[in-house]
Amino acid sequence: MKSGLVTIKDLARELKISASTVSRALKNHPDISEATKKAVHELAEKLNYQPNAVALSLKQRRSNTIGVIIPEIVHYFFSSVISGIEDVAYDAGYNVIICQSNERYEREVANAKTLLASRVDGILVSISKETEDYSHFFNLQNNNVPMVFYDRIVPGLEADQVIIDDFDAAYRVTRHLIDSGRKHIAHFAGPQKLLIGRQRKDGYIKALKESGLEIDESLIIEADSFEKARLAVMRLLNEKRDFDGIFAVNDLTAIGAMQTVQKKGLKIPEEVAIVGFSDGRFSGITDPTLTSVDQHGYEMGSIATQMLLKRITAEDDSYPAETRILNADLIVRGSSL
Amino acid sequence: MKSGLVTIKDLARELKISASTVSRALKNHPDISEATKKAVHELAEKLNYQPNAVALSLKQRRSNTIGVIIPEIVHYFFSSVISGIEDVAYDAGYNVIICQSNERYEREVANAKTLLASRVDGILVSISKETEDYSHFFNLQNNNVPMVFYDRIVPGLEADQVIIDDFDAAYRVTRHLIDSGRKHIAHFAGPQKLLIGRQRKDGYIKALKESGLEIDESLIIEADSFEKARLAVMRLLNEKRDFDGIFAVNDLTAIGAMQTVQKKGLKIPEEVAIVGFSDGRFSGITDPTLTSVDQHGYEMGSIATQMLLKRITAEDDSYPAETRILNADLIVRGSSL
DNA sequence: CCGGTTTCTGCAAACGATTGCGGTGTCGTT
DNA sequence: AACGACACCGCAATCGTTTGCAGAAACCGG
Repeated sequence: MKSGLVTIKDLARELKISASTVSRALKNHPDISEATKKAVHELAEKLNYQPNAVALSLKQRRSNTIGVIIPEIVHYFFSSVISGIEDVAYDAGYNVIICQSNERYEREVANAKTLLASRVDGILVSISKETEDYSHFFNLQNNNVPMVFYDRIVPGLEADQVIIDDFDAAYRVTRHLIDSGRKHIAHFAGPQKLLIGRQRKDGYIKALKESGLEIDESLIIEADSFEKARLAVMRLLNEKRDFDGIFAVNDLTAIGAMQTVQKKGLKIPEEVAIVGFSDGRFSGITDPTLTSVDQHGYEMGSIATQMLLKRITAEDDSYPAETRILNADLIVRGSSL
Repeated sequence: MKSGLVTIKDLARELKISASTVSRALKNHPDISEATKKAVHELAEKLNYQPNAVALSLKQRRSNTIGVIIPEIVHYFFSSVISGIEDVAYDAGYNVIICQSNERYEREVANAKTLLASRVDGILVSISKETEDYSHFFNLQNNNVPMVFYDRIVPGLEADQVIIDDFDAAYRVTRHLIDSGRKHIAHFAGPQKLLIGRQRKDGYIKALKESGLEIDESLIIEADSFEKARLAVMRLLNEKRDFDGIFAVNDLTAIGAMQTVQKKGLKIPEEVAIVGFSDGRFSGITDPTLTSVDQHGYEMGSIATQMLLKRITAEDDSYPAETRILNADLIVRGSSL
């Protein structure tokens, strides 16, 4: 801000009264006479006075700003989370500072630091794929910064969190495949060091076990991208492995699998059923349309923000950490009918 | 911020020296003895001192923060713009406050107001679809807030801006189709009340005219969604119209067209070539892959931010407004080979 | 006419950090 | 012995706003 913006002192000088009077007049304090109030309000209007939020933040020791640490904005899921965050924050009169970790640990640490320096009133976090050391979050916690983790949480950190029930969703996906008659279901899994990756795999395994199907470890392949899915499918086919279903850890992976399967002349869903995860913009436009799991990103963002605001505004914010587990909806489409 | 965070005064008290000395010691001012510096740095480290950015902002009258007004985050294009903004800002040590107008005028005005109150050092804006009154931007300009408009600009406002050349891109798309031998090219157009809708159509028309091809008005159909594209293709086929190419105003429309064309047994690209616009995540995953126009959202965001930072840091920021017109790249893929 | 309200306004400190200026103490030099 | 140079540090003001407290003026009742 160059300067030039009119301050309370400018109003005071102009009206030949004190800054304190102007301040009180602006907020209609009963101590101030109607005449003064009127004069102040009129001048403020005329000079287009805008209270300096920075000064206010300093004085009140709260910034009316919340910080967000997000792995990568350019994902349908994460951008819808942001959208939910922003909407709730806006309604509550809070600003939102976005920090993107780009899935990098170093940058996440830097983000935590700048948000602390900015004295945000609270922070929403989803950790990066790289992160294994959590001391920057413990540090924030020690400084009593209200924090809510969404989607990707820190194991062993006592903090508010909102996640979806990945285990259950994966379980339901797999049951759905089993119920429709598939017996050899492959799982294209995410990184097992991320909780989410493990839970989805575990849900898959539970469903198989429950149905008395054998767990074929060689049908569980770590593949979480379009390209890796293509390779994985190729390998399965080359090895002449028997499979009639694929549960992929995300939609892009599912689509990669889908195309390769089709290219090899197999029919979807007749010969191979395919299910993705985290229903994005893609699922409706593939051919056939893709069965997937709606992660409700917007809802997650808005709930996380509500939880954060609750903790920020609580007189006593030492109440126990809350965990909200959202239901992920299985959306059955053409690829698994 | 509840409190608890250690301040320079805490350090001073602990070491029984003055706050000024601590401040200078922290930034290695030559006036301070090595012994004192060491003591201060060590205590700061130990107590995990973090400078209060709010106090600094007030003192320096600059917040090291830039504001962003964006129509809707949940779009591949806009989220990649944000990503570009965030990356450049991060490297320059700036924070980013995101405000979403949700395509609503009222909210955009409120956004402008809070960003002004927050005393951001500059603002990046893409206007909402609703906005027709621009006084909130003129207001910002009167207050000397550096501003850069990206993608959706304000006509008649002398300000920095970065846009892409829609007309030229559409022209090149159409030329590409013509050069590959198509003679009856349909255009699935966007709403003609939006500038980009008109420009894309005009580019299409120019290319046709230039090549001596006739303009068949009945091949220009207002269709800018997946579903509308399906209907449009159906209609063309039912009417047994002759067409060997489709230029769609965006990718989703192109994909809708693609699927319908394929479903009717026509080969892509042999019998019908298809081109989309604003290369999103989709284009690489369709089958065949979709020729499209890369709008370079990330680049637009990063360039806009660079322009903004330039104006913010300029000693004299009264240099004339700049307009950067980015080339949109035609990415030729399988659907038009 | 005096004491006591009531009504309105201003002083000054505070939030956390920076910085010009002045002050103190220790040397060395002549 | 005296004086200047130098190294080191603190005072106080400042950024814009809020707020407890005190003070001034006006009014009322007796």
